[in-house]
Amino acid sequence: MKNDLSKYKKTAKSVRKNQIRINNERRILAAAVKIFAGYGYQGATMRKIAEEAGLPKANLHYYFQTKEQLYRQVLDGIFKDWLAAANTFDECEEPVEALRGYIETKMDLSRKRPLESRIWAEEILRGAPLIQDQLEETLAAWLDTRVKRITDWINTGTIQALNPRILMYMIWAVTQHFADFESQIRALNQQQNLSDEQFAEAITQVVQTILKVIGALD
Amino acid sequence: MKNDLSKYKKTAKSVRKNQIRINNERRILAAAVKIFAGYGYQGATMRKIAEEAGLPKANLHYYFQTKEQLYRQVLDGIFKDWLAAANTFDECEEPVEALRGYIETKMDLSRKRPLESRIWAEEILRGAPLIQDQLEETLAAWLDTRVKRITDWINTGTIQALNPRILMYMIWAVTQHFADFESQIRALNQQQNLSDEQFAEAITQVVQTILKVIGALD
DNA sequence: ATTAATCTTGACCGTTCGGTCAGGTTTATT
DNA sequence: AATAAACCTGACCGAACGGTCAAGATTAAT
Repeated sequence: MKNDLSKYKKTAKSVRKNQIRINNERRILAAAVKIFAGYGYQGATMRKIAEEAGLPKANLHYYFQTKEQLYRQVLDGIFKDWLAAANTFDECEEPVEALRGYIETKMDLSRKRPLESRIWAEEILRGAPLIQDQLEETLAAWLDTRVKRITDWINTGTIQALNPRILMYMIWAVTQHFADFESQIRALNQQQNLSDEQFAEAITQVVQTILKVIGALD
Repeated sequence: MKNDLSKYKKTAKSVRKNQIRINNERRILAAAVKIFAGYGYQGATMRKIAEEAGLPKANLHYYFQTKEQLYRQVLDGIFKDWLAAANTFDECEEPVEALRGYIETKMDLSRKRPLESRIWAEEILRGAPLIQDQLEETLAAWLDTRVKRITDWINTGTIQALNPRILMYMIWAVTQHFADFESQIRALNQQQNLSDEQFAEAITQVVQTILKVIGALD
């Protein structure tokens, strides 16, 4: 029942990678996320990542040839998550529910996976040297499509007129702020991270703010 | 006419530092801002800063003993700018003009001094290792005072009820986004930085958004 | 004019970095 | 059981890092 490719020696590995490889790559990637988020690309060292993963440094280079390649794979994973979250924007026809759903998803992501958000932020901060192509192609295309949807809403009078791009920038800025500036928010909150209740209140207020500016709550 | 301190040998230098020192410190600090913003703390090297300043590396260590001390002085300068801008919040009694003025000042700062904003952002991203004390003391005190003002506005019915802290977080997030994520915005704007007109539109829309959520435009 | 203070700089140092590699071990295939 | 493929890792390498220093040049004070 195996497919024709079975005549090739490496098929079993290509289709279903060796479990050892799967496990170790996952361990290394998880450790890399922690270290890259905590120290930045330059501040992160292969030695620290190896320690976090519980593996000798040379072993990292067996699975990922260079530090940059490891970093690229981390970024790829983050970009996929980003796009997956982004698609919640399309799940609803109505602007109110589309925006509410998108904002809630982005806020959830900031709450549950702040490390990834911080790696992304640092990459952009440094001028996006490695992901500029993805920004200019995939992300720009995604944004264009959503800008068209918002423009339609404006033209049909469903929401108030405003610049759709700036609207999206504001949503990104605010939602990601809760991950990227977590240490500042903590310092301003009696050295405590936001509680679940405080974070829920933040979600509500961000949603309210965006819904008000599109004139949906008048 | 010189004051009594003239009897001390070093007075002239203490009061009015040697012009050579003033000039070189300024040159080095300006170069440091560029390099720290472009590469991050770890990615910045004393050699790069020296090249940017047009001085030999050893000369940097004559004026600033260590890389960390140089970085600290850069951060201090940024914090002072930040506080100066922050005080525009108090220039108006009315919430509408106070918030509008504050947002416009912060947006201006993002437009004219994006490098400083990015250095600040990276420091927070890394967990604010060097400025945590300032955040917990100076910044927290500043925020507490403004939260009280906003709370008064709410209690007197001047503005709608909302969480004042989250309001400030949103303002910081959005205004600083235009500096910190400049490279992302450029990639989404046909590889062009926002024009003056586009940036002016952004200011207007951000102001509108905040004024709407406090119920000032109903 | 002399002295003291400040400033300048090439050469150098110990450490740590990303990355390599040979040779051994384990796992999969036949 | 034998062979091959995949995996593991201590030891090592050249480069680049932050920082030092001695000795000379310039500027300021008397």
